[in-house]
Amino acid sequence: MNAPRLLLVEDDPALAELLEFRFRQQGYAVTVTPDGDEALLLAAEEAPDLVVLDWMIEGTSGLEVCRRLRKGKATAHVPIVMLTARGAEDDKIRGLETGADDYVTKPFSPRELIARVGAIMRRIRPALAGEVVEVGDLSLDATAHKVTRRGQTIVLGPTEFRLLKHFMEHPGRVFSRGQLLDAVWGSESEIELRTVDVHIRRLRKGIEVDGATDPVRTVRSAGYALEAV
Amino acid sequence: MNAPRLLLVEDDPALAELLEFRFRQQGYAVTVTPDGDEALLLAAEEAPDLVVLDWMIEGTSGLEVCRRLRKGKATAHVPIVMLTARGAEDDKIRGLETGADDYVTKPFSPRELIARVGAIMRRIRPALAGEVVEVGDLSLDATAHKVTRRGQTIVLGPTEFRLLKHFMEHPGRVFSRGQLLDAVWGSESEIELRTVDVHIRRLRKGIEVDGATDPVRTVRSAGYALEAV
DNA sequence: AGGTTTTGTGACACATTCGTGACTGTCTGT
DNA sequence: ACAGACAGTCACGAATGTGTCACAAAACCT
Repeated sequence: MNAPRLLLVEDDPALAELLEFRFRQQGYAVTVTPDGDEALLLAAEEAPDLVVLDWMIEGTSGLEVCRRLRKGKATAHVPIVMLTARGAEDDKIRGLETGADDYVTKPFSPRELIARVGAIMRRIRPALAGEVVEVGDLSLDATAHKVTRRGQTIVLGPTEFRLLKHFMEHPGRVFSRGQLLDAVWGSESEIELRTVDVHIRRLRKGIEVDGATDPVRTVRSAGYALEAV
Repeated sequence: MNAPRLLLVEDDPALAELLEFRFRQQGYAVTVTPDGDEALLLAAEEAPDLVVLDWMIEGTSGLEVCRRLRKGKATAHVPIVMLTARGAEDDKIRGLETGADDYVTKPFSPRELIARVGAIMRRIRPALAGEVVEVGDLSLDATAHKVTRRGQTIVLGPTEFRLLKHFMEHPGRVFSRGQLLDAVWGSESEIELRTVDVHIRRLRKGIEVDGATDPVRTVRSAGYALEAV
């Protein structure tokens, strides 16, 4: 239950629905909003793995949303794919300058967009494509389902593995117990919040090696975060 | 909680009710008044984060309210969004000169107004969008729940953290003890006013580093403020 | 200066939150 | 059916934070 999360900012309801459907088919967890301002909030709250951003939207313009995403610490490195009207060369240039990673010109086939998104996802977020993520002295290989720390191989249970993976995809960020349940267990799970504590403990115990400090930080009355040590 | 506070000055009851409802939906704490004079009082008392101000209202005119808000020390930099009748170009110009931050022309869709308000709110309170806020030598990262001063990491209790966050979102501004209780503890809390003093002390002690001066200013018989040193 | 109001501070009892070990139930493969 | 791994829950103690008070110190006002 660790689908890549995608935030779709599109104010044409028909197009939004179509794309949402197709992306879900591809295994993405999709959040849709027609509004630029809401997009910024959602991006900060939900920590999506990728943003698909229409240029012409209500509220704050696509350009501005893009710029602000880049400025926000938590969202600075989230890849952005822009959707531009045909021939708006100017937008493309300004978009790429502002930090968009790719653009698709309307009209486009959903298949094309999905392909581009897939490509970027693979390029930018190696863990999702099965390559290796490293945070501090930890290293996680999603395909091989393997974790190493200072060269030592570490074995984790499935839940601990997903938990660590989620942390490593957002290093330094504090997640509430509820957010962790959503991200690691799935959003409809009805699990006791305190259960997260137990798995955190198991994760801590699991990644313990000789004289290394615990990279999992407890933030009292807020949640947990993984520190890059 | 820490909901952004909004003061709505609008004398058309139907519109006022609609907007109040929509803003509440968006998570704002809304206060409504149809009257310009009362608006000035409320602005001083409740320290809203933003004022939505209709141009044609009872009592003191919108223009005058705007001017007085700017003149009032506590309310000088509260962002103001004006609502003007269509085509009253003159009003717009005078409004912006007087210090309004944005204007919306009637008739408008609630969505548009909400989007504008959201944009301004995010500009004013960047921590809401997950950005790092800096004031003087202090730096606060809401996402990572981390505070630094001159490079040194600082650990704060939950309440001190929220208190500092609130101060850093409104640097230089003086808050009464009651306002701080509303903003940091939540508006229904029934806490002793003097308790704020104690937390101010704990915050001061917490952010103390070697030879740096105390950025928390006591304003006798008024409250506290965070100074940008 | 003397009296009054307001703020700083240390102490303390109480609450909340977190870590931890133990327990049960489920599922899998043999 | 059995063993073993794993997940979820609970209860208890430890650690930490919270709100209030009483008194000291400081600021203010005649």
